[in-house]
Amino acid sequence: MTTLPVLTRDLAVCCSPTGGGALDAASAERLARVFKALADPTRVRLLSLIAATEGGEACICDMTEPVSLSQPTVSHHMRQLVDAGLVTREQRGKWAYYRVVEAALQAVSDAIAPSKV
Amino acid sequence: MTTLPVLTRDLAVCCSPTGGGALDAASAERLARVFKALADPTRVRLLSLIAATEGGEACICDMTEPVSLSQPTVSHHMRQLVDAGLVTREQRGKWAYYRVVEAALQAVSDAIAPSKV
DNA sequence: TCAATACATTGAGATTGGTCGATACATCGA
DNA sequence: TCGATGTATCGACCAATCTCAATGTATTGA
Repeated sequence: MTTLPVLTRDLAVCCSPTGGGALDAASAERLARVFKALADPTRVRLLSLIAATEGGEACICDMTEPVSLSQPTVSHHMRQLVDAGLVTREQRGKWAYYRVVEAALQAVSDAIAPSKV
Repeated sequence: MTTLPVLTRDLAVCCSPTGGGALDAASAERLARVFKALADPTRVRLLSLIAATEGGEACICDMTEPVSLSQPTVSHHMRQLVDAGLVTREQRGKWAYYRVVEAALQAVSDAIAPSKV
């Protein structure tokens, strides 16, 4: 069988524009863009931090200390995650609250391994 | 065996406040390393190509044309995938056959979106 | 042994990416 | 309105990455 990363949701299209079930260039590009957002240990930690925070959301000020990086750097990383669609940003007063987009993570997960249905 | 960083219980909204359920630096580093291998559209396509190939394996010569890149470049990308543990390499005669490590993909998938319990 | 084939490695050039200090913007409290 | 606080953006620097041409290594067949 060797089913493979056939992608799901809006992360990639299904089936084969190019022969045989392999991904076309555009789909690979979209998938890689998300992986790129996850390809930095700091961002992985930030994502994990948010998810592990009570309430499921965190602001920049909550995250600079745990990762031991400057505020601009953390802000930069969060932007990457937002642009990739992995987290959402909500401004409330002076604070910007970030929240993990579970559906996005699920979509990536499904893209990597055949959905276990 | 060379299993991958399995930390399947994280990234989920689990129990404790910041510090309890979040990933430590080492785990994040290992995870990010695998994501980095997936963070290039060419490598995503190569991975997909192998998986979509009859028999589940492919050699370099089978892959240069589909991705329209030079042989050294494809070889370089395959090395990245091997180093990340996502594919295996087996030399048979003049050819090097690459094969997807399903368990590795599954581990990554689980790390992103842990199977709901 | 020689030539051809299949890959890997090296070195170079151009691009991208992570980081921080400085600074700009926005919000809140006084 | 003014100062303090939380974030975002800018500019710059260094490191990592992608790509290819050239070259090296190993295997096959004649």
